[in-house]
Amino acid sequence: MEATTKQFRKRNAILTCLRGTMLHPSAEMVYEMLQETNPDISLATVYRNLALFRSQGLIQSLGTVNGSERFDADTHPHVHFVCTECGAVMDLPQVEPPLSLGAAAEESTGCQVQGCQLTFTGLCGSCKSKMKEETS
Amino acid sequence: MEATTKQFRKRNAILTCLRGTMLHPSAEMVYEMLQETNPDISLATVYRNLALFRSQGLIQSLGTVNGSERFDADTHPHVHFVCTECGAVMDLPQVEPPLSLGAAAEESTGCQVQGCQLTFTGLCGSCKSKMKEETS
DNA sequence: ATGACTGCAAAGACTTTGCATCTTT
DNA sequence: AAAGATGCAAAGTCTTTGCAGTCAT
Repeated sequence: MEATTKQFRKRNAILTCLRGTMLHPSAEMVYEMLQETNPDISLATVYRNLALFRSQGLIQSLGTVNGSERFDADTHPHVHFVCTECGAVMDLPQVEPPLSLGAAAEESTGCQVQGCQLTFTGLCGSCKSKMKEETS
Repeated sequence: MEATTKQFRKRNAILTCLRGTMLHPSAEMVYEMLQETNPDISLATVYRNLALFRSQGLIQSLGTVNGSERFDADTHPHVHFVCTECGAVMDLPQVEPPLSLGAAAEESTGCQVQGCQLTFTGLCGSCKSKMKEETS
C-alpha cells in the first residue's frame, strides 16, 4: 500500500496532517505540526507537496493571511471566517455559500465562473475578549 | 490646498491613480501607471502610501492574486471576480454581497464580524476565448 | 527647528528551485 | 537503469524598513 512505503510516508503525513486539523494551516504551520512525528522533514517538501495536492484538487488554498498562504483539505464550497487580529481561520458551516449568484455573474460578464469564495473577517471570540479587557 | 503642495503631490497621485482605475492594481501596477506622470516616484513610496491609505480606511485590500496584493479604492462592500488565468480582477456590481449572512455567523460563533468578501474565480472573457482557440 | 514625505538601498518574509542522495520498480 | 521523493542551500518575489536628504510650517 502506498501509504506504508517509505517513499510516500512524508507525503502522506502532510495530507493527513491537513485533513486532521481545523486550523487551515500555512506551510510553516504544517511543518511545525509534523515536527513531532517527522522531525526530519524539510519545509521544502511541505511546500512541494502542498503545491502538488492543490494541482490534483486534493486541497484548496484560502488565500493569504498575514503574509502566508493558508490551506484547506475540505474542497467543498464553504464559508470562512478570518480573525484580523490573530489570523485564525475557521469554517462557518452554518452559512450557505451563495453559489447561485455565480450564474448571475456569468450572464452579466461573459466570464466562466469556476469557484466561489465567501470570507467574513473580524475578531474571533478570544480576540474580542482581549480587546474588551484592554479598553476596560 | 493640500493636493497642490509639492509635499503631497505623490501621495495624491497614488490615491488618484487608484480611484481612476478599474484594474484593482497591485503596488507594482500603480507604480508603473504613475511612471508617465511621476517618473521619479519610488516603489517604496507606493507601498508606504498604500499601507497608509488602508490604515485610514481610504482603500481596501482584495487579498493576493498571483503573489501580489491587490487594492481597491472602492471600500463599499461589493463582489469581485478574479481570473485565475491572467489575474484580472473586476467588480461584479450585479451581484449583491450577502451581508445579512454575517449576523448569522456572529450568532453561531461568537465572533465579531466586521467585513465580508465574496469573490468568484474562473476565466475572464478573453481568457475563455483563448482556451477555446487552443483546444480547437 | 521640527515634523513630514521621499528615494535609495538593505533587510525581511515567504516561496520556489537546482542538485545530490536515496528509494522503488 | 529509470523515475520519483526528499533535504539542503541558494535563488527568487514581494514587501518593509533605516537612513539621509528635502520640503513645509
